Amino acid sequence: MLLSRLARVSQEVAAASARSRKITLLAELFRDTGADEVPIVIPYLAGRLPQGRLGVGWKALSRPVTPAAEPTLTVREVDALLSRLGEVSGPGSQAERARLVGELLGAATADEQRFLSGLLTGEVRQGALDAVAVEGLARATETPPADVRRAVMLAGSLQTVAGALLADGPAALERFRLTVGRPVLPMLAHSASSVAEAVGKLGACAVEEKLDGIRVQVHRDGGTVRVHTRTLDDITDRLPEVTAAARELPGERFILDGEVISFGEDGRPRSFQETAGRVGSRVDVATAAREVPVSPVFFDALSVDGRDLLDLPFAERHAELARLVPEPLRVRRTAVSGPEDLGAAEEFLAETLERGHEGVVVKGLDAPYSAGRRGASWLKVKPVHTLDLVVLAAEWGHGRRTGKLSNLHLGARTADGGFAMLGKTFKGMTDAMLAWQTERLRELAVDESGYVVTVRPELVVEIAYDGLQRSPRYPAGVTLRFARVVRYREDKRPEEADTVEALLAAHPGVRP
DNA sequence: TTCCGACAGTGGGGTCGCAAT
DNA sequence: ATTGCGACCCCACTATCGGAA
Repeated sequence: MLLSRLARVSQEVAAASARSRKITLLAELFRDTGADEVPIVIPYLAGRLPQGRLGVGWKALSRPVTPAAEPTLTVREVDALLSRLGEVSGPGSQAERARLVGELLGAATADEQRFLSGLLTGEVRQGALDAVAVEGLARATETPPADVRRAVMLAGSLQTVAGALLADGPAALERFRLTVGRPVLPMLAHSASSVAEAVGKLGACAVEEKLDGIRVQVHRDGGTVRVHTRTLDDITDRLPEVTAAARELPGERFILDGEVISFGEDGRPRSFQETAGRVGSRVDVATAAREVPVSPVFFDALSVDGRDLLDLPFAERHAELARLVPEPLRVRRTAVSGPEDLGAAEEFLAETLERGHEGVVVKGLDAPYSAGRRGASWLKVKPVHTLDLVVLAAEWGHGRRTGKLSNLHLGARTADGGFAMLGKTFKGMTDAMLAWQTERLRELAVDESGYVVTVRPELVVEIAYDGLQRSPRYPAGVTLRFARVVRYREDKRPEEADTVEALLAAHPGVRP
């Protein structure tokens, strides 16, 4: 198949607004795809590369290359070249990668270049990624979409399922069962604004502490232990403590879901930055493990001794977990019978925060494990802080925000009467707010020459955030975690905005 | 007919590791 | 030694479509 056909379909998919139309377009293309091209074409149209990431980003693609006049590239040729590109390493590798990228783009037409750039930078923007491609695949192979979806969750990969399905038909899905040693996409949580809201929705539930660390899925098959992240990357080698803990459990074959976190000598959790830095260290793991030891803390069991537990109610899965894992290695939790028992849930949240954790996750007791989905039966509740800050500048948006000032630079007042930038945010704005702020900020602009528009510091905005963290980048030495806009405060003058001093006082645990 | 679940999009900060400077 | 870049960790929120209620 020619790459030009893929690029054209991708453009048509982007132009279609109805999801059903997107699915039809994808299904038509998948029907015309040869069995050996399937593992390439399907991920490409789901916005991903079969090779994973390649070390080629926005920068490497920014140099313009004269496009080819006629489309000649086949998808197999593109795949072969990208595979070679992914294997380049060592000194001189950046130049060699740039050369290969140039070779690829030079053989592509302008339309193909656009498609390839989007693919390599992970910005396909056709309004159809994995989930829509799964629907298209299901239609092309006349397989129930739910069956395909489930197989993808269990395989942890779209292209594996696509290859099997197009080669052997719907019967091939039988092969994708929960298997110890093969990671499955983890279940995710929705947010709730309060424990009352969460308990109101779920009724009888468990309230569990939410640890601010790294999500892990731990597989043990006899003497072999593997540890995977939320995106199913294998991080076993970086976490010897987790491997050791899994080997000591009284079971030979299991899959557990949990969090890895580092506790200080006082028993309190270290900051997310410290835990993440430790888990990110790959070169000298022994030293990193001595300085910042981590512990696994489990909250779910997906498989125990060959039994697939995914479809069991959470209450039963947790009973299995409790049989296998001793209490210190499980997250703290409390059982709540329903809204009439709200006091117990709120007390548990307060205690959890007191112990230095992030918040709680409220979980319905009868829900199955919805692998790969953001199940409505897990609701996280975290405290939210707010500040009144001043807009110092704004950046022009991309994609559907093109032509709108989107990303705000936020400042707090300093002792000398100026403002210190605390970070940026593009979150929380409605389309109406985007339109309004574009107009208002242009009135306040002092420099509109670049992609950052600097403004007079006069507009006050209420910002919600999850906490303060140390920053090497911003002048106050701290930055806001997950800042988002709540509303504009035109009733407030910049002199009434919050100060850096007050912010630091509100977060005594964080120092610049 | 209205409501709501699932998805895609729009980017945020930090840290690590590698290659280039 | 320092800097720039890419990969992954963590993530909030809105708009939209289409099936459920």
